[in-house]
Amino acid sequence: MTLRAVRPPHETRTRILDVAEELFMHHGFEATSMRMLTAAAGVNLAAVNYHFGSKDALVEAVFRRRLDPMNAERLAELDRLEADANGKPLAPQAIIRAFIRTSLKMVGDTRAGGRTFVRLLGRTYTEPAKPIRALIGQLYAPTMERFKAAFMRALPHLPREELFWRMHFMFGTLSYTLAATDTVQLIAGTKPEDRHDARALEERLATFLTAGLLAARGEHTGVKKAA
Amino acid sequence: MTLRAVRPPHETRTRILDVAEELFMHHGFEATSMRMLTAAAGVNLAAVNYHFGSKDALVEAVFRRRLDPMNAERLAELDRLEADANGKPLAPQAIIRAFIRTSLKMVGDTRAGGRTFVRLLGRTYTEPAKPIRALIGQLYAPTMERFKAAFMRALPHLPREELFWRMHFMFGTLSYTLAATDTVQLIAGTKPEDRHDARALEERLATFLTAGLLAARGEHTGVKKAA
DNA sequence: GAGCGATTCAAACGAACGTTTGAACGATAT
DNA sequence: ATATCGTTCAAACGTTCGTTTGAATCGCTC
Repeated sequence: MTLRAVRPPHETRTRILDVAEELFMHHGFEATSMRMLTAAAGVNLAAVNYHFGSKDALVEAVFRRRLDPMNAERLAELDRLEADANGKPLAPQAIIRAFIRTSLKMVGDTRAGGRTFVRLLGRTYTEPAKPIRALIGQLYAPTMERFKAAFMRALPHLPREELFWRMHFMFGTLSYTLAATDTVQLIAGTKPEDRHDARALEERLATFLTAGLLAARGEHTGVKKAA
Repeated sequence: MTLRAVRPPHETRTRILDVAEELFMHHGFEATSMRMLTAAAGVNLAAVNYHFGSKDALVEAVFRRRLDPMNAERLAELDRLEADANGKPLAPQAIIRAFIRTSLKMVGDTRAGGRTFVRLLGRTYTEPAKPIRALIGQLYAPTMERFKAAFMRALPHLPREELFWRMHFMFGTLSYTLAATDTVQLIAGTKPEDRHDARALEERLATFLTAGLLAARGEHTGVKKAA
């Protein structure tokens, strides 16, 4: 038996994906040129077109590589929760945690590129380019439907339309938190090292989101409290 | 007295700003070329460089035109609330509404370009380009400090670090809601016409954000509720 | 109506973009 | 060793980018 697979079979491919993730995160898709990308990866300029076909196809590959396993993990966790519940509806916060934990786990993971990716992902929900948004929407659709169903079972008395909006808000909070870390620091005060602590961040986010999701309408209206 | 100012003195400037707002929103900054911009505005290709100096300066002008009055309006509303309160701390939701109302008012405003701008603004918080982020941060800083102070007075018992995070979350929810409307529609179900109703959106957001801001730590932990 | 500053215009600038090409290379199987 | 297949390489392709140029045009004052 000769020494096979000592040199990784897809080393160039992988290196391109890693560098693309990093550069897309820091400069965006358009501002990242093939020349700076291939130079940073230490591969030939033509390598991207050879391995992926085009720059757009590379963008898609960058997302698929991580998003497919991420969604699978989320759904697996939801499956586990529902199996344990024996047909009973789940606690809302348990559903929330199942959703956010996968993302937050990657935030703390400074070694692998997961942290870079999840921040890239957070920003991409507001990406202007249509094909990218369509891709993200398509990759997320099945997961979203499952979580929507879980929330509807957990909160049968919340009007559906209100639930959809609150899911929208929750998703927005998560996305922004992922994307904006280390970028805009509009509210000064949060300690940088804190931002990488996935466990603490999950607690903060779960508390905030659960309260928002379960909010009673008209509560704390707070107008005309003065004097 | 001859007829003066019948032809607006800065018509070209204004038309460029309006079209830029629109195109930046739909295609992003990089993907919007000077040629498509000037063609859509019906002005000469060189007009942007003549009136603004460069494309980057145009981007800055687009933000300054609307963001300065927006922040002034927010601060004025906060001033009014604090004057009415006679030195007493404000109700948290009143502060929240003072902040979000200015943005939401523009969402409903389909006639003027305000709606376009506020969506552009929402997306720009996660913009990769450093100079743009720096500009936004700089334009927002004084407003943010004022609102931070108001929240600290309203919630003296909430640890400051927790408050900063919750402000971060609230800001994220608002940004995402502004930006993602009409873009990614991950959670199906929200009626399109509803998304333009500023009044209803303010109610939904204020309810959600207030609950999140006032959430008790460890509430609704929701783990191990099953069986 | 001549003169003038502000604005518009068509044309061109060099640089950078994504992609393609065809030859060279390396390992494997015949 | 020779042929083969997947991969890498330097070079060039045509296009589009943001910006600049210098002449033409406009509205105004003297």
